[in-house]
Amino acid sequence: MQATPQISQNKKADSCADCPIQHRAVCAYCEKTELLMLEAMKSYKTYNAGETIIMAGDEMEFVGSVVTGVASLSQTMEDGRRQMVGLLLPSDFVGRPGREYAAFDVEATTSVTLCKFARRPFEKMLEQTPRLRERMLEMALDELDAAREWMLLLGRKTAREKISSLLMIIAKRQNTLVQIEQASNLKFELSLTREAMADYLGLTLETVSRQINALKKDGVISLEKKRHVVVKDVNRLLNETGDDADGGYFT
Amino acid sequence: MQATPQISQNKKADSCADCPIQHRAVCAYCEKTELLMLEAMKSYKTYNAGETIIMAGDEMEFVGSVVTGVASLSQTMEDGRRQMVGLLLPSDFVGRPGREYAAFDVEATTSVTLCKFARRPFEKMLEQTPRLRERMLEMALDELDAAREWMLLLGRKTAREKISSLLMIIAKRQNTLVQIEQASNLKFELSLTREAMADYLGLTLETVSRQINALKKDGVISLEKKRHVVVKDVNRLLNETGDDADGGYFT
DNA sequence: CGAACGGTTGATTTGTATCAAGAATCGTGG
DNA sequence: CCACGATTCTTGATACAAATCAACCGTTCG
Repeated sequence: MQATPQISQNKKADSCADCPIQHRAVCAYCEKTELLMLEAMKSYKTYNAGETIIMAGDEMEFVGSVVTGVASLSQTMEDGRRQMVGLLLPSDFVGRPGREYAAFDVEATTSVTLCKFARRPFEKMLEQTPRLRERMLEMALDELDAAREWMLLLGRKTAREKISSLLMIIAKRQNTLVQIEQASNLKFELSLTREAMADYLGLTLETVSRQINALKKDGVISLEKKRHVVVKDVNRLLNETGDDADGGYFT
Repeated sequence: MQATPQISQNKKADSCADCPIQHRAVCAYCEKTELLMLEAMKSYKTYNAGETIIMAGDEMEFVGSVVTGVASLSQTMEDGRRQMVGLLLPSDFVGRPGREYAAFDVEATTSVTLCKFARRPFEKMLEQTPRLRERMLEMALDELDAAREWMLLLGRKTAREKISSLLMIIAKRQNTLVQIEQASNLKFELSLTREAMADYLGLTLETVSRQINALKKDGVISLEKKRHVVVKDVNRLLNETGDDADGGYFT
């Protein structure tokens, strides 16, 4: 939680043509001329793991897209109880256009590179660019669906189901569908600490630890290096999530 | 859960000019000519309390707005565990444009009147009408915020805090801000059963009953007729929610 | 009237939090 | 490269909030 040794880096932006998230980010539907406008107003910044990107209540000077890394969106109560309300992966959007003050904390979970746009110019362009708004709407609706899935998890799932669901979600996002469906041996890097998982799942970190080790003991997963998970049997893990059939994981 | 005696009613639509939700619904920003197009494709339907409006997995033939009444959006697990993921009040939108099959159950909590649009024509108009898309985006972002607030509630709040939060939310929506801020005696109709509240809050109905009666015993609220709540001291209730200061209730 | 529904209340169980200690891992500087 | 302190993670004992199981009450309505 202390000041990190390295300093987060500002960088002149690369061309949108080389952007790794160009097909999934807010700008996905933009035409060349529109991309040129965005290029003129964008800049990259890299944050170190653990660094705070935005604090709730801060004035929102920028919005942007996650280019690489994992960031988290969370809320904290006065007495310190914390709940993560979003996991921001590459191509996810940060910030709400039209909002002056941040409603949630945004933190870099791993090292994170953002493609930032000054808020005002971006808002103005959003007004004038149907393609941008269209993608924005799509993304907002997708996030809303994800949030609602998460509400079921938080409200009704057991600790073991919560952990299993989280593992499936991360596995799904880090591997292609094909790999998941065939593979009976699926590996991935778990870039969250036990505490971050607890904040996401509405549990304590002790419970997270116990449940992960229970899944390991039961042969559903195995661990290499604490944060590196090997799923021995994907269908077994899927059953543990409490979701029916494919639980939408393969849709 | 059985067929209700009365039959839900289809009705030729009223003019948009007389619509009680015209300033808050998806169509809020539409111009006269656009409203005329919507008028041509809309129809009203009234559902009885308890009736299912849409079942998860159904083909979505329509989208629409809640005109009067309260509906709920919820998810059910195979073993019957249920979680409400949205409370639909007048002006709220039902359905996701671009989606063919419903992802959630929609049920009438009270008697509900919907202003329905056939999905395809509506989607087509959405593509061609920036004002409609703009309002849609705003509403989706607002819902996303609400969903994230709810995630904090589900993941981290105690039963008592959950109940208090729900009461505040309903009080806030059924009364004007002015009334809330001044009034030291705030009344409202609680249109949810204990079971529906439990589904919303991620609790059992017994816990809901106990906590409501605890708040009553502690003099925070009093009850007339089980579903009619009188808040004796709004600030007292606000403190019980666990949210800081005004908790965004007055913003 | 009697069944069905919504609500209350009590006794008991249980899953997860809390408190506490220690082990493993990581990063840093000597 | 090793030693250190600091994180991160594990594991155990205990406490507690809410779930579960169960009985009962009041309304409503056919």
